[in-house]
Amino acid sequence: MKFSKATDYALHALVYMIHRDGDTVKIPVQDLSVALNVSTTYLSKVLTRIVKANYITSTSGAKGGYRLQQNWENVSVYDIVVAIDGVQTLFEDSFDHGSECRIQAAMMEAQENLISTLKNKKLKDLTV
Amino acid sequence: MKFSKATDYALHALVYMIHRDGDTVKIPVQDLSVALNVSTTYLSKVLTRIVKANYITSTSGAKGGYRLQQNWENVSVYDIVVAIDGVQTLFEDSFDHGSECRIQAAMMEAQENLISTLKNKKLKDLTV
DNA sequence: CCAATTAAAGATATTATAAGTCTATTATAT
DNA sequence: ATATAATAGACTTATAATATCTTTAATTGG
Repeated sequence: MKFSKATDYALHALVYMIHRDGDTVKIPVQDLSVALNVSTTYLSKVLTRIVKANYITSTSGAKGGYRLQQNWENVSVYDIVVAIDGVQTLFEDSFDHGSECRIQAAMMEAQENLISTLKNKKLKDLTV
Repeated sequence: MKFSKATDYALHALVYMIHRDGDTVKIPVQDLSVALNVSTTYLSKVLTRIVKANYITSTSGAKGGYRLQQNWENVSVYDIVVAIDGVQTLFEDSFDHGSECRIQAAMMEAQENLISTLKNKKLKDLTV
């Protein structure tokens, strides 16, 4: 019952990018790793997933780096969680009691609540 | 971002006990482990934590077993989660950005929502 | 008291996953 | 060409969850 550190890193990296006008300027992972005090290799591995999910773009080579997509304001915290950890299930029932299992139903309901809370949190809300 | 299997086992064991009038009858772990198809040793290890948290009682020896406390109807799913896994934090910020960190604040809010949902789910709701 | 039964405790093993490193490769600007 | 920067893949390390095994303590009934 925990989010990954990788998600934490990603969110902090994104917020840092936003503060540095990362939608118009490319920011190399080097800068981010200094700011967050996380190794460049690991952080770049994390950010690659955000690139794959299309919330940022990357350009290799000199003067390269990561840049926020134009629509970043609408990206939710949940989007980032999914980009990093995949679609997570908070609760996986070890038993197969079918759809009428009330334990499973209760946990699913809690899970849906959590997800909708995280969907309503946009990156923009993290920076204002 | 997951609950433990142990919590799942505990919830299923409790629901089984409720269905078997476990507040008046003692049920040995042997019965539970057959019903859930989980090893007796592991299940008893899990249930011991529920005993320590005082939601069930146990008596050793012949004719012993586990029995629900009288107030079982008011025990919440969250109580069981805490009894098994301890007070969990869904999100532990790797950084020390202080209380004004909006990422942390957002995650905490989501976490509080989740917890209150689980506090509102009582064992009774799982059995009706 | 004795034998059978049952939970608890402690040590240990197993597995799974996250976290992190290292090296090589590919892409880009000057 | 050279320096810079992201990506990919193999690999290691760390950590926690899951599970087993064995011993000990408690309880019942004869």
